Amino acid sequence: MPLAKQHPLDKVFMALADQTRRDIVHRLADNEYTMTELSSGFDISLAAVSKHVKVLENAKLIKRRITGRTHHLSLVPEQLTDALDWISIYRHFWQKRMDKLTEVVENHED
Amino acid sequence: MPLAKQHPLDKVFMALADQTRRDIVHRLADNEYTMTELSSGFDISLAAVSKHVKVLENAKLIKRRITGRTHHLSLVPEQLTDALDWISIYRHFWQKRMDKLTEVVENHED
DNA sequence: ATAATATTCAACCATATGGTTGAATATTAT
DNA sequence: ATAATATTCAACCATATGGTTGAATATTAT
Repeated sequence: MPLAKQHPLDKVFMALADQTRRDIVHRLADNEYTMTELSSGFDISLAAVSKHVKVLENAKLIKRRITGRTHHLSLVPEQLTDALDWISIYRHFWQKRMDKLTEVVENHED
Repeated sequence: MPLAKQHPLDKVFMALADQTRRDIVHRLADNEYTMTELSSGFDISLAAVSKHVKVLENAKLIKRRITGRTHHLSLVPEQLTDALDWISIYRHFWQKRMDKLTEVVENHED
């Protein structure tokens, strides 16, 4: 019954698990955009983009600066770092695996 | 209507967006486990663990080796690498941000 | 004041998710 | 042959997701 998804990584990974939202992150890496600007280039409704933005905002991947009636969206790096850190823990593991694989390949070449 | 979630990263990030599944990945980083072994230590049913395993397997994060009636699960590194790579694209962006922040802090210290 | 613009809200829909329990299937042990 | 063990399957449930459309709200321009 996850009404309140506890761990921040739940929200971050969930937010990244959608192509449209990854595209939004990608766009915001270069520039700030308003809602209307952002939604142009997606073939879904503005309301749908608005929902995606809310998901990203809730995951703290982006933030919103409101000036009058327009909302300016920008990327926030911290949570991406946390996601990267989580995955990185397993780098050691898979590096070991890769080394083994390389070894096998090299032995095969002899 | 995502019956077929196209991009592999959709599945990978979705798979990682759940604490139980991240725990499974964590456990499998050390060791191979069977279903029964894995499910001990989680307070959900074996069937539920089985479903989580299927999600991870479908995302190609783990693989299953069947010997007789027991299934041995193990971690597969490649997709984790892909996820890491995707996030890493934005490292440059946030590093720039971090540098700016550091600058501000240093100026403040003067 | 009125109109246009930017955005959210609400209601709705179809499908997915994460859990349960009990039955089914396959393999192994006695 | 029978029983035990390992795992999946099926049906079910409550809630979440990702989309829609039309109305509402707030701000800005005329």
